[in-house]
Amino acid sequence: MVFSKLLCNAQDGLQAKRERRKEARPGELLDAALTLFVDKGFAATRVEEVAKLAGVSKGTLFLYFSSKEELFKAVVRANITGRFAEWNEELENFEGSTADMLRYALTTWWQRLGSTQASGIIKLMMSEAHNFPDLATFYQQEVMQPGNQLIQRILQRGMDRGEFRAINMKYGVYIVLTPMLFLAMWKHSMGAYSPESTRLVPEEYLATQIDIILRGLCLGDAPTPLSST
Amino acid sequence: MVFSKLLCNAQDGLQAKRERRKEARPGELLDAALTLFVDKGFAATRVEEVAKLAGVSKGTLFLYFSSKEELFKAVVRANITGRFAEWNEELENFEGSTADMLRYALTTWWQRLGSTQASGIIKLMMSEAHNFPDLATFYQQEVMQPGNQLIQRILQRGMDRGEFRAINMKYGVYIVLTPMLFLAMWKHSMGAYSPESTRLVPEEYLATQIDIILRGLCLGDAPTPLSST
DNA sequence: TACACTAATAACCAATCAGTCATTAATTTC
DNA sequence: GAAATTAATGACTGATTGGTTATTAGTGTA
Repeated sequence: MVFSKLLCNAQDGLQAKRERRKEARPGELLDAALTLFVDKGFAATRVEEVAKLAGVSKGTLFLYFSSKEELFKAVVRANITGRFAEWNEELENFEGSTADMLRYALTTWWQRLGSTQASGIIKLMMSEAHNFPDLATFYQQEVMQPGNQLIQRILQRGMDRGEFRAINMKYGVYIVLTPMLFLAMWKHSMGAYSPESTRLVPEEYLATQIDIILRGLCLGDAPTPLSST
Repeated sequence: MVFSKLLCNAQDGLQAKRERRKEARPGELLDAALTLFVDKGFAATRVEEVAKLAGVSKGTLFLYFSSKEELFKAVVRANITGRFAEWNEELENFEGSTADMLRYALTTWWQRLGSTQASGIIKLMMSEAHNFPDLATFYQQEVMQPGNQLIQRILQRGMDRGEFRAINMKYGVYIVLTPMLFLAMWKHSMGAYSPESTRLVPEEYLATQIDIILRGLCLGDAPTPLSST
């Protein structure tokens, strides 16, 4: 089609010739996919849109990723998996109270993942897990499992050092996990539709949650619940 | 088509004639839609499946609901809105400590909504809010707003009676809201893919969360956080 | 029994979209 | 600078599905 070529040139002002950039394509496609998946969800995102946003044709996308689902997996790998190594090590060398360690873990989680587009992936997985079981399994292995271990290590340290009271480890992990996942979900869903009076500021929300969690976990004279029916 | 009619009769053993039941159809369609939307999500649910599950043809569905989106709205209206009146009143008359009141509110929430199909709607709204802004606004007004007020009333009572320490009301509401929404989400998403060792039992999860929350909220000698960097 | 009314049907339409493949053209090699 | 290589394209396919409509058949009435 001569016309589309002309049109394209007209839009771009110049150039727009077929560039061969084997190295750069995957990364650009991944970025485009992340943006669109986060914005529209997995099912609602059209492969062709992703290609277009990355500046290539749909055919080119399938040259680099064998299917839409593989594309999604690659997005998860690029944006979440692999951050754990660094993070793990960082916490391994942490010196200071475990309360501070937990604060540090949660605030850095927010800075590095929660506040970025990556949190959209978390929301996405929660939304689409049921419809894409193999994606869910993949995510479970690549993200949830290492994440769980990381949290568990913090809690264990707290108990070992006599800073935290003994708690059931399984549900202890959920105590920490819950506000993180909630925040990621909320931010990308109902959060945008809250009226001003109830609109949450992520940093303040997290601070409140951390405060409650630490009051609940730390040793010391726990306030006696007024009843325990 | 004579053949399809015969086939149909053969399957049903008998009957399967065109029944005219103008009154019953909407309710049956709503039930079917709830089931399928919760199971497969909004986009992945086929209108024809809903019709089939309700025992009518696709054309009949569009006789009662003008579009798939209207059908979804109707499902939300039928299943969540309107439960608040009863609940509100119940808590209005609650006698006992506010800690017990909070426990009661959360456990009855689980029994009446969380453990039923209705929790699927919550998950659904979180999943689809971004793609259906007017549904999100609707949900915000009809569900989130009354829900917030209900929680707020409990917290206020606790503070008024000197049972809870003074906290910022906005984030206080989120403290209670977070585990509820998390549970509804988790149950319908990644929860199904957790390995046995980390699989959550809803009642135990809730109990743990309530315990942490109450330790954090109640007055008394709060454990001094080991640091507050 | 005949007629009017309308609930219900199912074939049909138009649009959508993941994935394919024959063709084109940028780049490298000799 | 010609041939070989392969990155990139975009028209096409086949399957799917939301929504429409002409037709069919229950149901109530006289």
